[in-house]
Amino acid sequence: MAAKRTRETNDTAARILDIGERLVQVRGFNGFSYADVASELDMTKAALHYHFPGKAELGRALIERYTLRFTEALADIDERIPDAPAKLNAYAGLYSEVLRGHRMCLCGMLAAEYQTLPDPMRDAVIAFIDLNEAWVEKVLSDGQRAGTIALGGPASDAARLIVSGLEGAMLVARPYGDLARFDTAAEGLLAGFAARSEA
Amino acid sequence: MAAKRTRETNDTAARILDIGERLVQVRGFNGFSYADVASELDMTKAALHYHFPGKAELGRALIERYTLRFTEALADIDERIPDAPAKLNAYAGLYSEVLRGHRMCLCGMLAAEYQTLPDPMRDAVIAFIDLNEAWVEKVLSDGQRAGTIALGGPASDAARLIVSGLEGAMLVARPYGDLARFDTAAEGLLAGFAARSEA
DNA sequence: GTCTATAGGCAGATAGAC
DNA sequence: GTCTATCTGCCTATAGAC
Repeated sequence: MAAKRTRETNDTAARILDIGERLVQVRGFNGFSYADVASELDMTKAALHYHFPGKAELGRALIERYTLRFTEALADIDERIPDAPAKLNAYAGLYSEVLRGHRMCLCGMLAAEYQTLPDPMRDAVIAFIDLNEAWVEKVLSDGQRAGTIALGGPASDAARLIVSGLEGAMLVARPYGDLARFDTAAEGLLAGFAARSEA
Repeated sequence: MAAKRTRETNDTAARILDIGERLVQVRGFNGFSYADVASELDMTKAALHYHFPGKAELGRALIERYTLRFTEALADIDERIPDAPAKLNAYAGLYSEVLRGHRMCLCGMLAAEYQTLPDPMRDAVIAFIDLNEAWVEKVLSDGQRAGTIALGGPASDAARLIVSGLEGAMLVARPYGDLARFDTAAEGLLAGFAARSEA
């Protein structure tokens, strides 16, 4: 069953999602078509419709898989790293990796296109942001208790500032094709929450 | 001539730009069409092509007018407000006003769609961001000399953090339709640069 | 599961009358 | 300046054969 699951994961549906994900992150949901995906897979558009009946369903599946993968990455950080400031650095590192692939955060891109998205996709975008803010908020609260994080207000406000700040740093860095732009902004953003003993 | 200019300003080309601007800020450059603009003006698509030969030219004109208006707003802030922290608050207020109209910053939206834009539009987007960063950097430098701004690094890095932070705060606040989300994030972002005597 | 074929619509754009 | 008419091409999507 584990083997079966692995095989399925590498199957057509997953390959469609891989390509669709990249296209949305690079060109936006309104900037790619079934034809783009099909040509990369050397398949016809009709075959895609067998796996995902319409673009809206493909879009929703894209966000759900992305959210799942992000959730796993956050759990991995929680496992490996005890220190709150280091957790935040690792969190920013997730964004930096995405940018290294010349991609925008999937849900940051979709946030821009929000008004044109079908409802199921809208809900999934909101869920992704909520998830991120909740995780960062917990890291900040824990860090505050441990004395490694210093906050001047509610942890929820700080979490929102961090999430939106990282999204904005990606948004602006990408046109310049300049990774250092993102890294410097992320550093400056997170520095504001380090207790004095931290670097 | 002043009268003539005023009349021209309210003429068809300007009305096309008004509608196009709103459509790009709400739906994105890839999320609207000539047909959308034409129907709002009760005109035909063909008439639009008389004023702007193609969508790329319309897009470029959109950014250039937006940049010009922003430049004037920055000059106005410089005239009215001497204090650096107050200037930054007024700057954030410009973004807040845009968001109040349920719009994204024009160039923030276009930054997301950057990879799909024609070259002339790309250049204009970069010019807009450069302009903003340069203005904020000067405000920060002046404030630092006056003792009202405290920086832990280069003013240029801080300026980039502020511009991208405000863009990100807009990007994330819009799906929630929550103005307070933006205002709180902007406040938190700018608080990091106030000298201790400031609120 | 993937194909061919095609429907039906909308995109950006042009020609030419008025 | 604005219109009607039209072109070409791409879009999402479906039917039905294999």
